[in-house]
Amino acid sequence: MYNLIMVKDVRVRIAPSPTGFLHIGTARTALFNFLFAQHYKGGFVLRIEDTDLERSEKKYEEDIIEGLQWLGIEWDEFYRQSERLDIYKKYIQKLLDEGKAFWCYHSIEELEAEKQEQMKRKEAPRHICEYKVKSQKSKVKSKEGIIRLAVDENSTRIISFEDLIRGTVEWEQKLVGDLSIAKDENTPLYNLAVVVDDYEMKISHVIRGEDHISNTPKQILIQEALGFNALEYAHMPLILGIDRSKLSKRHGATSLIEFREQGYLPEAMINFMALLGWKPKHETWNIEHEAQKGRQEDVFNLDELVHHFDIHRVHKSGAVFDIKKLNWMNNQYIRGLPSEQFESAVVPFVLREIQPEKVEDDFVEKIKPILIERLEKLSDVKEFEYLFKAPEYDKSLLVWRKSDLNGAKKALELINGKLSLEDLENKDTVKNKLDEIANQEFGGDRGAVYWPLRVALTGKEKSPDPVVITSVLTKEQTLIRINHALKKLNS
RNA sequence: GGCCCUGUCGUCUAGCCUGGUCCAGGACACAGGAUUUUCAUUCCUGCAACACGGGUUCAAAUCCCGUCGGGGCUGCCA
Repeated sequence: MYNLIMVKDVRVRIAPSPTGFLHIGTARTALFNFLFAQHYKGGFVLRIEDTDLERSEKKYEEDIIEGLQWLGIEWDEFYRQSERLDIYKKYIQKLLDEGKAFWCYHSIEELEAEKQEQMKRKEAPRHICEYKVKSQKSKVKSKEGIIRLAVDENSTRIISFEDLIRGTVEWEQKLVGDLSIAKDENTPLYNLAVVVDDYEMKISHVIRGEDHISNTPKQILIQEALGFNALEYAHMPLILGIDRSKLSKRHGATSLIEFREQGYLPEAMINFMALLGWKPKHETWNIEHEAQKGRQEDVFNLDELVHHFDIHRVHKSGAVFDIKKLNWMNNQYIRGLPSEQFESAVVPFVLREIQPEKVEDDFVEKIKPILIERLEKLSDVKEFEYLFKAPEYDKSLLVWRKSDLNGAKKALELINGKLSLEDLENKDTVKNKLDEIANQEFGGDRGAVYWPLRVALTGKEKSPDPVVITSVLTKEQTLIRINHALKKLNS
Protein backbone atom coordinates (compact mmCIF):
# COMPACT_ATOMS: atom_id res chain seq x y z
CA MET A 1 0.00 0.00 0.00
CA TYR A 2 2.98 2.28 -0.24
CA ASN A 3 2.24 4.87 -2.82
CA LEU A 4 5.11 6.81 -4.14
CA ILE A 5 4.40 10.41 -3.37
CA MET A 6 5.72 12.70 -6.05
CA VAL A 7 7.23 15.59 -4.21
CA LYS A 8 6.66 18.47 -6.56
CA ASP A 9 3.04 17.58 -7.32
CA VAL A 10 1.70 17.68 -3.81
CA ARG A 11 -1.19 20.08 -3.37
CA VAL A 12 -3.69 19.64 -0.59
CA ARG A 13 -6.56 21.59 0.86
CA ILE A 14 -8.65 22.12 3.93
CA ALA A 15 -12.26 22.75 3.00
CA PRO A 16 -14.36 23.80 5.97
CA SER A 17 -17.91 24.98 5.63
CA PRO A 18 -18.64 28.15 7.59
CA THR A 19 -21.67 26.74 9.35
CA GLY A 20 -20.11 26.64 12.80
CA PHE A 21 -17.05 27.70 14.76
CA LEU A 22 -13.75 26.04 13.86
CA HIS A 23 -14.07 22.57 15.31
CA ILE A 24 -11.08 20.88 16.86
CA GLY A 25 -11.55 18.04 14.38
CA THR A 26 -11.40 20.40 11.44
CA ALA A 27 -8.36 22.05 12.94
CA ARG A 28 -6.63 18.70 13.21
CA THR A 29 -7.50 17.83 9.62
CA ALA A 30 -6.08 21.20 8.61
CA LEU A 31 -2.94 20.45 10.61
CA PHE A 32 -2.42 17.07 8.97
CA ASN A 33 -2.90 18.56 5.54
CA PHE A 34 -0.47 21.30 6.44
CA LEU A 35 2.12 18.84 7.78
CA PHE A 36 1.76 16.75 4.65
CA ALA A 37 2.15 19.74 2.36
CA GLN A 38 5.13 21.10 4.26
CA HIS A 39 6.80 17.72 4.45
CA TYR A 40 6.67 17.34 0.69
CA LYS A 41 7.15 21.05 0.08
CA GLY A 42 3.81 21.18 -1.66
CA GLY A 43 0.93 23.65 -1.73
CA PHE A 44 -1.83 24.11 0.80
CA VAL A 45 -5.16 25.64 -0.06
CA LEU A 46 -7.85 26.99 2.23
CA ARG A 47 -11.22 26.70 0.57
CA ILE A 48 -14.35 27.97 2.25
CA GLU A 49 -17.23 25.71 1.23
CA ASP A 50 -20.13 28.08 1.53
CA THR A 51 -22.43 26.79 -1.18
CA ASP A 52 -25.16 26.39 1.42
CA LEU A 53 -26.19 30.02 1.69
CA GLU A 54 -28.85 29.24 4.26
CA ARG A 55 -26.44 27.97 6.86
CA SER A 56 -23.19 29.73 6.02
CA GLU A 57 -22.29 32.77 8.04
CA LYS A 58 -19.54 35.32 7.76
CA LYS A 59 -18.74 35.16 11.46
CA TYR A 60 -17.97 31.46 11.17
CA GLU A 61 -15.68 32.06 8.25
CA GLU A 62 -13.87 34.69 10.28
CA ASP A 63 -13.60 32.30 13.19
CA ILE A 64 -12.10 29.60 10.99
CA ILE A 65 -9.54 31.98 9.56
CA GLU A 66 -8.67 33.40 12.94
CA GLY A 67 -8.30 29.94 14.44
CA LEU A 68 -6.00 28.63 11.75
CA GLN A 69 -3.89 31.76 11.94
CA TRP A 70 -3.64 31.44 15.68
CA LEU A 71 -2.32 27.91 15.28
CA GLY A 72 0.22 29.12 12.78
CA ILE A 73 -1.24 27.03 9.97
CA GLU A 74 -0.65 29.13 6.88
CA TRP A 75 -2.22 28.60 3.48
CA ASP A 76 -0.79 29.45 0.10
CA GLU A 77 -4.10 30.11 -1.62
CA PHE A 78 -7.56 31.08 -0.48
CA TYR A 79 -10.90 30.46 -2.20
CA ARG A 80 -14.54 30.90 -1.43
CA GLN A 81 -16.96 28.67 -3.29
CA SER A 82 -19.69 31.31 -3.33
CA GLU A 83 -17.40 33.36 -5.58
CA ARG A 84 -16.91 30.56 -8.06
CA LEU A 85 -20.47 29.88 -9.11
CA ASP A 86 -19.72 30.57 -12.77
CA ILE A 87 -17.20 27.77 -12.81
CA TYR A 88 -19.58 25.20 -11.40
CA LYS A 89 -22.29 26.39 -13.75
CA LYS A 90 -20.11 25.55 -16.72
CA TYR A 91 -19.61 21.99 -15.57
CA ILE A 92 -23.21 21.45 -14.55
CA GLN A 93 -24.29 22.58 -17.99
CA LYS A 94 -21.76 20.29 -19.59
CA LEU A 95 -23.09 17.30 -17.71
CA LEU A 96 -26.64 18.23 -18.65
CA ASP A 97 -25.73 18.75 -22.31
CA GLU A 98 -23.98 15.43 -22.52
CA GLY A 99 -26.92 13.65 -20.95
CA LYS A 100 -24.84 12.58 -17.97
CA ALA A 101 -27.00 14.58 -15.63
CA PHE A 102 -30.72 15.20 -15.70
CA TRP A 103 -33.55 17.02 -14.00
CA CYS A 104 -35.42 15.09 -11.34
CA TYR A 105 -38.89 16.21 -10.24
CA HIS A 106 -39.56 13.92 -7.35
CA SER A 107 -40.80 15.55 -4.20
CA ILE A 108 -39.05 15.12 -0.91
CA GLU A 109 -42.01 13.06 0.26
CA GLU A 110 -41.66 10.71 -2.68
CA LEU A 111 -37.97 10.32 -1.99
CA GLU A 112 -38.63 9.57 1.64
CA ALA A 113 -41.27 6.98 0.73
CA GLU A 114 -38.85 5.31 -1.66
CA LYS A 115 -36.24 5.14 1.08
CA GLN A 116 -38.65 3.61 3.59
CA GLU A 117 -39.70 1.05 1.04
CA GLN A 118 -36.12 0.08 0.37
CA MET A 119 -35.27 -0.19 4.04
CA LYS A 120 -38.27 -2.40 4.55
CA ARG A 121 -36.90 -4.65 1.84
CA LYS A 122 -33.51 -4.56 3.63
CA GLU A 123 -31.90 -2.79 0.73
CA ALA A 124 -29.51 0.11 0.69
CA PRO A 125 -31.49 3.33 0.42
CA ARG A 126 -30.75 5.21 -2.78
CA HIS A 127 -32.77 7.12 -5.33
CA ILE A 128 -33.33 5.41 -8.65
CA CYS A 129 -34.94 8.09 -10.73
CA GLU A 130 -37.31 7.39 -13.60
CA TYR A 131 -36.74 10.86 -15.07
CA LYS A 132 -33.26 9.69 -15.93
CA VAL A 133 -34.59 7.66 -18.84
CA LYS A 134 -36.04 10.71 -20.51
CA SER A 135 -32.77 12.49 -20.03
CA GLN A 136 -33.99 16.04 -20.07
CA LYS A 137 -31.41 18.71 -20.66
CA SER A 138 -33.45 21.65 -19.55
CA LYS A 139 -35.92 22.14 -16.82
CA VAL A 140 -39.64 21.89 -17.22
CA LYS A 141 -40.53 25.38 -16.03
CA SER A 142 -43.66 24.53 -14.16
CA LYS A 143 -42.05 21.91 -11.94
CA GLU A 144 -39.87 21.97 -8.86
CA GLY A 145 -36.73 20.01 -9.55
CA ILE A 146 -33.12 19.20 -8.88
CA ILE A 147 -30.18 18.07 -10.99
CA ARG A 148 -28.83 14.55 -10.54
CA LEU A 149 -25.98 12.59 -11.98
CA ALA A 150 -27.19 9.56 -13.93
CA VAL A 151 -25.75 6.48 -12.29
CA ASP A 152 -26.42 3.01 -13.70
CA GLU A 153 -28.17 1.15 -10.90
CA ASN A 154 -27.69 -2.17 -12.68
CA SER A 155 -23.94 -1.86 -12.92
CA THR A 156 -21.92 -4.65 -11.34
CA ARG A 157 -18.91 -2.40 -11.10
CA ILE A 158 -17.00 -2.14 -7.87
CA ILE A 159 -15.68 1.36 -7.37
CA SER A 160 -12.41 1.14 -5.54
CA PHE A 161 -9.75 3.57 -4.44
CA GLU A 162 -6.46 3.29 -2.65
CA ASP A 163 -6.60 5.10 0.64
CA LEU A 164 -3.20 6.16 1.94
CA ILE A 165 -4.28 5.28 5.46
CA ARG A 166 -6.66 2.38 4.94
CA GLY A 167 -5.52 0.62 1.82
CA THR A 168 -8.09 -0.47 -0.77
CA VAL A 169 -11.63 0.68 -0.12
CA GLU A 170 -14.38 -0.83 -2.27
CA TRP A 171 -17.94 0.22 -2.98
CA GLU A 172 -20.61 -1.26 -5.22
CA GLN A 173 -21.70 1.29 -7.80
CA LYS A 174 -25.31 0.14 -7.75
CA LEU A 175 -25.52 1.27 -4.12
CA VAL A 176 -24.92 4.89 -5.04
CA GLY A 177 -28.09 5.77 -6.93
CA ASP A 178 -28.75 8.89 -8.95
CA LEU A 179 -26.98 11.36 -6.77
CA SER A 180 -27.86 14.99 -6.43
CA ILE A 181 -25.25 17.38 -7.76
CA ALA A 182 -27.01 20.74 -7.99
CA LYS A 183 -30.20 22.49 -7.01
CA ASP A 184 -30.23 24.17 -10.40
CA GLU A 185 -27.74 25.23 -13.07
CA ASN A 186 -26.42 28.00 -10.84
CA THR A 187 -26.45 26.24 -7.51
CA PRO A 188 -24.02 23.36 -7.05
CA LEU A 189 -24.26 20.94 -4.20
CA TYR A 190 -21.34 19.74 -2.11
CA ASN A 191 -20.14 16.72 -4.11
CA LEU A 192 -20.12 18.56 -7.42
CA ALA A 193 -18.40 21.65 -6.05
CA VAL A 194 -15.72 19.57 -4.36
CA VAL A 195 -14.92 17.61 -7.48
CA VAL A 196 -14.76 20.67 -9.68
CA ASP A 197 -12.64 22.61 -7.23
CA ASP A 198 -10.22 19.81 -6.52
CA TYR A 199 -9.71 19.55 -10.26
CA GLU A 200 -9.49 23.26 -10.95
CA MET A 201 -7.16 23.80 -8.02
CA LYS A 202 -4.99 20.88 -9.06
CA ILE A 203 -5.36 19.14 -5.75
CA SER A 204 -3.29 15.97 -5.60
CA HIS A 205 -4.25 14.45 -2.26
CA VAL A 206 -7.54 14.68 -0.45
CA ILE A 207 -6.89 14.34 3.26
CA ARG A 208 -10.14 14.58 5.22
CA GLY A 209 -12.15 12.93 7.97
CA GLU A 210 -13.33 9.35 7.91
CA ASP A 211 -16.89 10.60 7.76
CA HIS A 212 -16.25 11.41 4.11
CA ILE A 213 -15.47 7.88 3.02
CA SER A 214 -18.97 7.37 1.72
CA ASN A 215 -18.72 10.55 -0.35
CA THR A 216 -15.63 9.30 -2.12
CA PRO A 217 -17.31 6.84 -4.51
CA LYS A 218 -19.82 9.54 -5.37
CA GLN A 219 -17.07 11.99 -6.12
CA ILE A 220 -15.21 9.44 -8.20
CA LEU A 221 -18.33 8.98 -10.31
CA ILE A 222 -18.60 12.72 -10.84
CA GLN A 223 -14.92 12.95 -11.72
CA GLU A 224 -15.36 10.26 -14.33
CA ALA A 225 -18.42 11.91 -15.81
CA LEU A 226 -16.44 15.12 -16.11
CA GLY A 227 -13.37 13.36 -17.49
CA PHE A 228 -11.10 14.27 -14.58
CA ASN A 229 -8.24 12.14 -13.36
CA ALA A 230 -8.48 10.26 -10.09
CA LEU A 231 -6.99 11.72 -6.92
CA GLU A 232 -5.21 10.20 -3.96
CA TYR A 233 -7.22 9.90 -0.78
CA ALA A 234 -6.44 9.63 2.90
CA HIS A 235 -9.31 9.38 5.35
CA MET A 236 -8.32 10.26 8.87
CA PRO A 237 -9.73 8.68 12.00
CA LEU A 238 -12.26 10.78 13.85
CA ILE A 239 -11.67 12.50 17.15
CA LEU A 240 -13.92 10.86 19.71
CA GLY A 241 -15.57 11.95 22.93
CA ILE A 242 -15.25 9.99 26.12
CA ASP A 243 -18.11 7.70 25.03
CA ARG A 244 -16.24 6.99 21.78
CA SER A 245 -18.75 8.75 19.56
CA LYS A 246 -17.74 11.58 17.24
CA LEU A 247 -16.60 14.53 19.35
CA SER A 248 -19.36 17.09 19.63
CA LYS A 249 -20.50 19.95 21.80
CA ARG A 250 -22.08 17.71 24.38
CA HIS A 251 -18.60 16.39 25.18
CA GLY A 252 -17.44 19.88 26.22
CA ALA A 253 -15.40 22.48 24.42
CA THR A 254 -14.95 21.65 20.75
CA SER A 255 -14.30 24.97 19.11
CA LEU A 256 -10.69 25.93 18.82
CA ILE A 257 -11.22 29.48 19.97
CA GLU A 258 -12.66 28.21 23.23
CA PHE A 259 -9.33 26.58 23.93
CA ARG A 260 -7.56 29.83 23.22
CA GLU A 261 -9.91 31.63 25.59
CA GLN A 262 -9.09 29.14 28.32
CA GLY A 263 -5.41 29.78 27.89
CA TYR A 264 -4.14 26.87 25.90
CA LEU A 265 -1.11 27.76 23.84
CA PRO A 266 -1.25 27.19 20.09
CA GLU A 267 1.97 25.17 20.19
CA ALA A 268 0.43 22.83 22.74
CA MET A 269 -2.74 22.45 20.69
CA ILE A 270 -0.69 21.63 17.59
CA ASN A 271 1.43 19.11 19.45
CA PHE A 272 -1.57 17.50 21.08
CA MET A 273 -3.67 17.30 17.93
CA ALA A 274 -0.79 15.84 15.96
CA LEU A 275 -0.53 12.99 18.44
CA LEU A 276 -4.20 12.14 18.10
CA GLY A 277 -3.97 9.29 15.65
CA TRP A 278 -0.35 9.62 14.72
CA LYS A 279 3.12 9.30 16.18
CA PRO A 280 6.57 9.52 14.62
CA LYS A 281 8.47 6.32 14.11
CA HIS A 282 10.09 5.34 17.36
CA GLU A 283 13.74 5.13 16.31
CA THR A 284 13.53 8.41 14.49
CA TRP A 285 12.47 10.63 17.33
CA ASN A 286 14.08 8.64 20.07
CA ILE A 287 17.56 9.49 18.87
CA GLU A 288 16.84 13.20 18.81
CA HIS A 289 15.20 13.16 22.20
CA GLU A 290 18.04 11.22 23.76
CA ALA A 291 20.31 14.06 22.80
CA GLN A 292 18.24 16.57 24.75
CA LYS A 293 18.28 15.57 28.36
CA GLY A 294 15.30 16.39 30.44
CA ARG A 295 13.07 16.76 27.48
CA GLN A 296 9.63 15.18 27.65
CA GLU A 297 9.12 12.54 25.08
CA ASP A 298 5.80 13.42 23.52
CA VAL A 299 6.78 17.03 22.97
CA PHE A 300 7.38 18.06 19.37
CA ASN A 301 7.36 21.48 17.81
CA LEU A 302 5.90 22.25 14.40
CA ASP A 303 9.19 21.93 12.54
CA GLU A 304 9.82 18.54 14.03
CA LEU A 305 6.31 17.41 13.23
CA VAL A 306 6.74 18.51 9.64
CA HIS A 307 10.03 16.71 9.41
CA HIS A 308 8.78 13.42 10.84
CA PHE A 309 5.30 13.45 9.37
CA ASP A 310 4.31 10.36 7.44
CA ILE A 311 0.72 9.96 6.32
CA HIS A 312 1.13 6.20 6.15
CA ARG A 313 1.60 6.08 9.89
CA VAL A 314 -1.74 7.68 10.65
CA HIS A 315 -3.99 5.37 12.61
CA LYS A 316 -7.10 3.77 11.25
CA SER A 317 -9.20 3.90 14.38
CA GLY A 318 -10.63 6.90 16.18
CA ALA A 319 -8.83 8.64 19.03
CA VAL A 320 -10.47 9.79 22.23
CA PHE A 321 -9.85 13.40 23.13
CA ASP A 322 -8.18 13.35 26.55
CA ILE A 323 -8.23 16.78 28.15
CA LYS A 324 -5.86 15.65 30.91
CA LYS A 325 -3.12 14.92 28.48
CA LEU A 326 -3.75 18.25 26.78
CA ASN A 327 -3.45 19.95 30.16
CA TRP A 328 -0.14 18.27 30.83
CA MET A 329 1.05 19.16 27.36
CA ASN A 330 -0.01 22.78 27.78
CA ASN A 331 1.86 23.03 31.07
CA GLN A 332 4.97 21.73 29.33
CA TYR A 333 4.71 24.56 26.84
CA ILE A 334 3.97 27.16 29.51
CA ARG A 335 7.17 26.13 31.25
CA GLY A 336 9.07 26.45 28.04
CA LEU A 337 7.96 30.01 27.39
CA PRO A 338 10.80 32.58 27.48
CA SER A 339 10.12 35.37 29.99
CA GLU A 340 9.00 37.93 27.48
CA GLN A 341 6.53 35.57 25.85
CA PHE A 342 5.36 34.34 29.20
CA GLU A 343 4.49 37.89 30.16
CA SER A 344 2.60 38.67 27.02
CA ALA A 345 0.75 35.39 27.30
CA VAL A 346 -0.21 35.63 30.97
CA VAL A 347 -0.93 39.32 31.43
CA PRO A 348 -4.14 39.34 29.37
CA PHE A 349 -5.45 36.53 31.53
CA VAL A 350 -4.45 38.33 34.71
CA LEU A 351 -6.28 41.42 33.52
CA ARG A 352 -9.33 39.43 32.52
CA GLU A 353 -9.56 37.07 35.49
CA ILE A 354 -8.31 39.27 38.32
CA GLN A 355 -8.61 42.86 37.10
CA PRO A 356 -5.79 44.32 39.19
CA GLU A 357 -5.10 48.02 39.15
CA LYS A 358 -1.88 47.47 37.25
CA VAL A 359 0.60 44.75 36.39
CA GLU A 360 4.29 45.50 36.18
CA ASP A 361 6.40 43.43 33.81
CA ASP A 362 9.06 42.80 36.41
CA PHE A 363 6.40 41.56 38.77
CA VAL A 364 5.26 38.96 36.25
CA GLU A 365 8.88 37.95 35.88
CA LYS A 366 9.04 37.52 39.66
CA ILE A 367 5.99 35.30 39.94
CA LYS A 368 6.83 33.24 36.88
CA PRO A 369 8.48 30.42 38.84
CA ILE A 370 5.43 30.16 41.08
CA LEU A 371 3.05 30.04 38.17
CA ILE A 372 4.71 27.76 35.68
CA GLU A 373 4.64 24.87 38.09
CA ARG A 374 0.95 25.31 38.70
CA LEU A 375 -0.79 26.50 35.55
CA GLU A 376 -2.32 23.91 33.28
CA LYS A 377 -3.91 26.67 31.30
CA LEU A 378 -3.41 30.41 31.55
CA SER A 379 -6.89 31.09 32.88
CA ASP A 380 -5.81 29.19 36.01
CA VAL A 381 -4.10 32.41 37.15
CA LYS A 382 -7.39 33.33 38.74
CA GLU A 383 -6.32 31.09 41.62
CA PHE A 384 -3.46 33.50 42.29
CA GLU A 385 -5.50 36.59 42.83
CA TYR A 386 -3.71 37.18 46.15
CA LEU A 387 -0.55 38.03 44.29
CA PHE A 388 -2.29 41.08 42.90
CA LYS A 389 -4.81 41.99 45.58
CA ALA A 390 -4.99 41.72 49.36
CA PRO A 391 -6.85 38.49 50.18
CA GLU A 392 -10.13 38.06 52.01
CA TYR A 393 -10.51 35.16 54.44
CA ASP A 394 -12.04 34.06 57.69
CA LYS A 395 -9.80 34.54 60.71
CA SER A 396 -10.27 30.91 61.79
CA LEU A 397 -8.23 29.99 58.75
CA LEU A 398 -5.20 31.57 60.40
CA VAL A 399 -5.09 28.77 62.94
CA TRP A 400 -2.54 26.00 62.40
CA ARG A 401 -4.05 22.54 62.87
CA LYS A 402 -1.95 21.84 65.94
CA SER A 403 -2.61 25.24 67.48
CA ASP A 404 -5.35 27.75 68.29
CA LEU A 405 -6.26 31.44 67.84
CA ASN A 406 -3.78 32.53 70.47
CA GLY A 407 -1.06 30.52 68.82
CA ALA A 408 -1.77 32.19 65.50
CA LYS A 409 -1.75 35.58 67.16
CA LYS A 410 1.48 34.87 68.95
CA ALA A 411 3.15 33.69 65.76
CA LEU A 412 2.10 36.70 63.75
CA GLU A 413 3.08 39.10 66.51
CA LEU A 414 6.51 37.56 66.70
CA ILE A 415 6.87 37.67 62.93
CA ASN A 416 5.73 41.26 62.89
CA GLY A 417 8.17 42.17 65.60
CA LYS A 418 11.15 40.31 64.21
CA LEU A 419 10.90 41.03 60.51
CA SER A 420 12.16 44.46 59.60
CA LEU A 421 11.71 46.05 56.21
CA GLU A 422 15.34 45.37 55.61
CA ASP A 423 14.99 41.68 56.49
CA LEU A 424 12.28 41.33 53.91
CA GLU A 425 14.71 42.12 51.16
CA ASN A 426 16.35 38.74 51.54
CA LYS A 427 14.57 35.45 51.28
CA ASP A 428 17.15 33.59 53.33
CA THR A 429 16.95 36.11 56.13
CA VAL A 430 13.18 35.74 56.24
CA LYS A 431 13.47 31.99 56.36
CA ASN A 432 16.09 32.07 59.08
CA LYS A 433 14.01 34.36 61.23
CA LEU A 434 10.88 32.28 60.80
CA ASP A 435 12.78 29.14 61.73
CA GLU A 436 14.23 30.95 64.72
CA ILE A 437 10.75 31.79 65.94
CA ALA A 438 9.60 28.23 65.38
CA ASN A 439 12.54 26.82 67.29
CA GLN A 440 12.48 29.26 70.18
CA GLU A 441 8.77 29.69 70.69
CA PHE A 442 7.02 26.68 69.20
CA GLY A 443 9.33 23.82 69.97
CA GLY A 444 10.48 23.50 66.39
CA ASP A 445 6.98 23.25 64.94
CA ARG A 446 7.49 25.27 61.81
CA GLY A 447 3.90 24.90 60.71
CA ALA A 448 2.86 27.00 63.70
CA VAL A 449 4.75 29.90 62.16
CA TYR A 450 4.46 29.27 58.44
CA TRP A 451 0.75 28.52 58.44
CA PRO A 452 -0.55 31.77 59.91
CA LEU A 453 1.85 33.67 57.68
CA ARG A 454 0.67 31.79 54.63
CA VAL A 455 -2.94 32.62 55.35
CA ALA A 456 -2.14 36.23 56.18
CA LEU A 457 -0.42 36.63 52.85
CA THR A 458 -2.64 34.53 50.60
CA GLY A 459 -5.92 33.89 52.39
CA LYS A 460 -5.60 30.28 51.33
CA GLU A 461 -4.67 27.02 52.96
CA LYS A 462 -2.83 25.83 49.91
CA SER A 463 -0.23 28.10 48.41
CA PRO A 464 3.40 28.36 47.49
CA ASP A 465 5.94 28.72 50.29
CA PRO A 466 5.09 31.89 52.26
CA VAL A 467 8.76 32.83 52.22
CA VAL A 468 8.58 32.91 48.46
CA ILE A 469 5.45 35.02 48.65
CA THR A 470 7.26 37.60 50.79
CA SER A 471 9.97 37.78 48.20
CA VAL A 472 7.43 38.51 45.53
CA LEU A 473 5.17 41.02 47.27
CA THR A 474 6.48 44.45 48.13
CA LYS A 475 7.91 44.71 51.64
CA GLU A 476 5.19 47.15 52.53
CA GLN A 477 2.46 44.92 51.24
CA THR A 478 3.79 41.98 53.23
CA LEU A 479 3.70 43.97 56.46
CA ILE A 480 0.29 45.40 55.71
CA ARG A 481 -1.11 41.91 55.28
CA ILE A 482 0.48 40.65 58.48
CA ASN A 483 -0.93 43.59 60.41
CA HIS A 484 -4.30 43.10 58.83
CA ALA A 485 -4.32 39.50 60.03
CA LEU A 486 -3.38 40.65 63.51
CA LYS A 487 -6.20 43.13 63.47
CA LYS A 488 -8.59 40.36 62.54
CA LEU A 489 -7.36 38.21 65.40
CA ASN A 490 -7.78 41.04 67.85
CA SER A 491 -11.30 41.86 66.79
C1' G B 1 -32.33 -2.00 8.25
C1' G B 2 -28.23 -1.32 4.34
C1' C B 3 -23.23 -0.14 3.23
C1' C B 4 -18.39 1.19 4.74
C1' C B 5 -14.47 1.76 8.35
C1' U B 6 -12.39 -0.18 12.70
C1' G B 7 -10.58 -3.27 17.47
C1' U B 8 -2.83 -3.31 21.98
C1' C B 9 -3.13 -0.77 29.44
C1' G B 10 -8.73 3.88 31.76
C1' U B 11 -6.67 7.34 27.59
C1' C B 12 -2.90 8.53 23.58
C1' U B 13 0.30 5.11 21.57
C1' A B 14 5.31 1.68 20.27
C1' G B 15 5.47 -3.08 18.15
C1' C B 16 2.09 -5.59 13.32
C1' C B 17 3.60 -4.77 6.59
C1' U B 18 9.26 -7.98 6.86
C1' G B 19 6.22 -14.20 12.76
C1' G B 20 10.93 -15.55 17.35
C1' U B 21 14.89 -10.13 20.51
C1' C B 22 7.34 -8.78 23.58
C1' C B 23 5.53 -13.49 30.12
C1' A B 24 4.19 -6.54 25.13
C1' G B 25 7.71 -0.72 25.72
C1' G B 26 6.65 4.67 26.55
C1' A B 27 3.52 8.88 27.80
C1' C B 28 -0.94 10.92 30.26
C1' A B 29 -4.10 9.58 34.21
C1' C B 30 -4.44 6.89 38.75
C1' A B 31 -2.30 4.68 43.51
C1' G B 32 1.70 4.40 47.10
C1' G B 33 6.38 6.33 48.91
C1' A B 34 10.58 10.06 49.55
C1' U B 35 11.46 15.51 50.21
C1' U B 36 8.18 19.08 53.10
C1' U B 37 5.11 24.47 56.74
C1' U B 38 0.36 23.44 52.99
C1' C B 39 -0.14 23.03 47.64
C1' A B 40 2.63 22.38 43.40
C1' U B 41 7.24 20.68 41.54
C1' U B 42 10.98 16.86 41.53
C1' C B 43 12.46 11.75 42.33
C1' C B 44 11.24 6.51 43.16
C1' U B 45 7.76 2.48 43.00
C1' G B 46 3.28 0.29 41.58
C1' C B 47 -1.36 -0.75 38.85
C1' A B 48 -2.86 -1.86 34.03
C1' A B 49 -3.76 -4.20 27.48
C1' C B 50 -2.63 -7.77 22.50
C1' A B 51 -11.71 -8.22 22.09
C1' C B 52 -13.03 -13.62 21.66
C1' G B 53 -12.74 -18.42 19.10
C1' G B 54 -10.53 -21.38 15.51
C1' G B 55 -6.56 -22.25 11.99
C1' U B 56 -1.38 -21.99 9.70
C1' U B 57 3.55 -22.61 12.06
C1' C B 58 8.74 -25.49 15.81
C1' A B 59 7.00 -20.39 17.13
C1' A B 60 1.51 -15.42 16.36
C1' A B 61 0.11 -9.10 19.27
C1' U B 62 2.21 -9.94 14.42
C1' C B 63 -0.38 -14.25 8.81
C1' C B 64 -5.63 -16.51 7.53
C1' C B 65 -10.94 -17.39 8.75
C1' G B 66 -15.08 -16.64 11.82
C1' U B 67 -17.65 -14.33 15.96
C1' C B 68 -18.50 -10.30 18.93
C1' G B 69 -17.80 -5.19 20.01
C1' G B 70 -17.20 0.15 18.59
C1' G B 71 -17.78 4.05 15.06
C1' G B 72 -19.27 6.57 10.51
C1' C B 73 -22.52 7.30 6.48
C1' U B 74 -27.34 6.50 4.79
C1' G B 75 -29.98 14.97 2.83
C1' C B 76 -32.64 19.01 -2.54
C1' C B 77 -26.03 19.89 4.58
C1' A B 78 -20.93 19.97 4.18
